[in-house]
Amino acid sequence: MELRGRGGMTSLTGKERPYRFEVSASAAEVCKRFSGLEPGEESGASVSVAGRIMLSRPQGRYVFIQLKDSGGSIQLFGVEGVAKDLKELGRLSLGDWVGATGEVVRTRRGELSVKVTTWVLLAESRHGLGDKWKGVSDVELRYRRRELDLWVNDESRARLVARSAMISHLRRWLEGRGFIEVETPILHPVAGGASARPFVTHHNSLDADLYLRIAPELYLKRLVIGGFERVFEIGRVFRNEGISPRHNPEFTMLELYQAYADYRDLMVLCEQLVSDLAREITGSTRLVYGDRVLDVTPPWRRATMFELISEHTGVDVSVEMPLSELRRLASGLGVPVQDGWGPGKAVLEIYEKTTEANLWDPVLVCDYPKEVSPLAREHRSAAALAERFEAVLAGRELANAFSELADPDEQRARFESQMALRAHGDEEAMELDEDYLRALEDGLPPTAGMGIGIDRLAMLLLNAQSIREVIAFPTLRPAGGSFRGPASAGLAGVSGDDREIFEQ
RNA sequence: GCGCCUCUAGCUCAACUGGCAGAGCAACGGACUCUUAAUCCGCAGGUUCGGGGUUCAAGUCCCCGGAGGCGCACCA
Repeated sequence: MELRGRGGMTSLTGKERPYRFEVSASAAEVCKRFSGLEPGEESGASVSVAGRIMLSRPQGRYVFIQLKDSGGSIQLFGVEGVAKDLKELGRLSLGDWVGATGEVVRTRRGELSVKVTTWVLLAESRHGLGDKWKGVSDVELRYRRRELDLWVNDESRARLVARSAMISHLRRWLEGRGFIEVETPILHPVAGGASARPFVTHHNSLDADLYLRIAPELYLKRLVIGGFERVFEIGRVFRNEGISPRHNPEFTMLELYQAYADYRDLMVLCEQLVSDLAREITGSTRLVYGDRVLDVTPPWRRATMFELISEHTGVDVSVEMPLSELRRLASGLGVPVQDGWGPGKAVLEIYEKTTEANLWDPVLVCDYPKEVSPLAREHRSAAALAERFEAVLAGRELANAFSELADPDEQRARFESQMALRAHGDEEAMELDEDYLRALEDGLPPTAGMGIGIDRLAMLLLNAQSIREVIAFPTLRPAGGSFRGPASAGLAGVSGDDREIFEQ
């Protein structure tokens, strides 16, 4: 991108870049503390503020600058004879960072201001901030140069601030209920805990391929086996799949595990967690999402997958049906059933294609087929089902939870049938994890676990239609020229240890 | 991965059925003693996403490629 010429403009070139600036008050604090000041009145109090210049109006012997910091805006008021280097102050550019000290006054026209005595240029903006009225609205520019977007579009900044508050509350909420936060590996020798295709990476010294985790699930349950009765992790997981307004290849997942509990306990926990966060972040449990209202006030409806399919299609299905019968019903509903699918997968497919997207109000969809739930415990009253539920809000899955399968022999058998699916070309089927089986042999108490997509939750609470709006730097295709991958960085032909020389 | 749509100055956008690529803001030079998207005068700014084709003539029509948005598929 072309650099903006600075011409005769006040510049840092040839000057010493400041190492620090002592800020005595934020813009918001100044506004609050001096709100009672009358037009033309001078407070007698001196403050130092700092921020970015959003607007500048040099006018003869006066200079008016709108300075924005992380929480608000304040005007700098430069007056000839009072402000140091007034001419230079007026030549600062939109986007420059400046620190200024002076008396808090309200101008005759009523604008609360810092009447500058001294000031210092903290950093200069070589590219500017876009259109001063319309800012930057090009979606691609907003994501590729998010730092610019954050200055120019207040909603973008507000969303990320709210996301941070949401996660902060979430931590406190869980900690208040006896959960402790843990961190488990992101580099996995076996990508387990979910059905998804992983990213592959390589460790040079070990000369081993490793996977970026698709879920922290198995390690978290090993911590339960290790005696951590209530654990959670909030962390990034990676799935090598398509990108859409609801999918980012790396996303943030909450997983929690509670010993001595079953999936019914988590139903209560889930609806309380989401409704409490909604109240905390938006002030209400009646969310506005798009042009509709989503009422997350507990209790949420509980219904089995089979009841919901029946409601939405008028067709009664069951996992006990012969596969041929299920195929016939599925094709009647326009749902193709692939070879190699069992009845459970067929039922799940019918549910997902005909029913899930039509569920608006929160529903806890209960009792998934065991066949498609390889880590969930068999239902206590139906052998073909698992004690599993998903929380569906606004037609999308928000949470997935189950009573955990603790029997190592049963788990081995489930892994083996997954491996059989893999052998038949299902790349998302799970791999057998011997370390996990070995851990189960040391004894997992009755435990229930749940995963919640944090980005999806943020979308619901912050009324975002695209997942990218709640992620600071969403994954984009590398733009020509500005991206340097390993191959183009000149390291492609450099092997093993030699590479360290270049990367240090 | 497939389908539809979009891409013009730093930013936001114009340019009729193909007929000299423009404006506002930003930037640059200047004026201005309380501004609020200040105002005024002046100046400059382009590989119209890239490549090829049709045509006397292409921002505009056709083909190939790139990036983005939306939908589908996959998933959370």
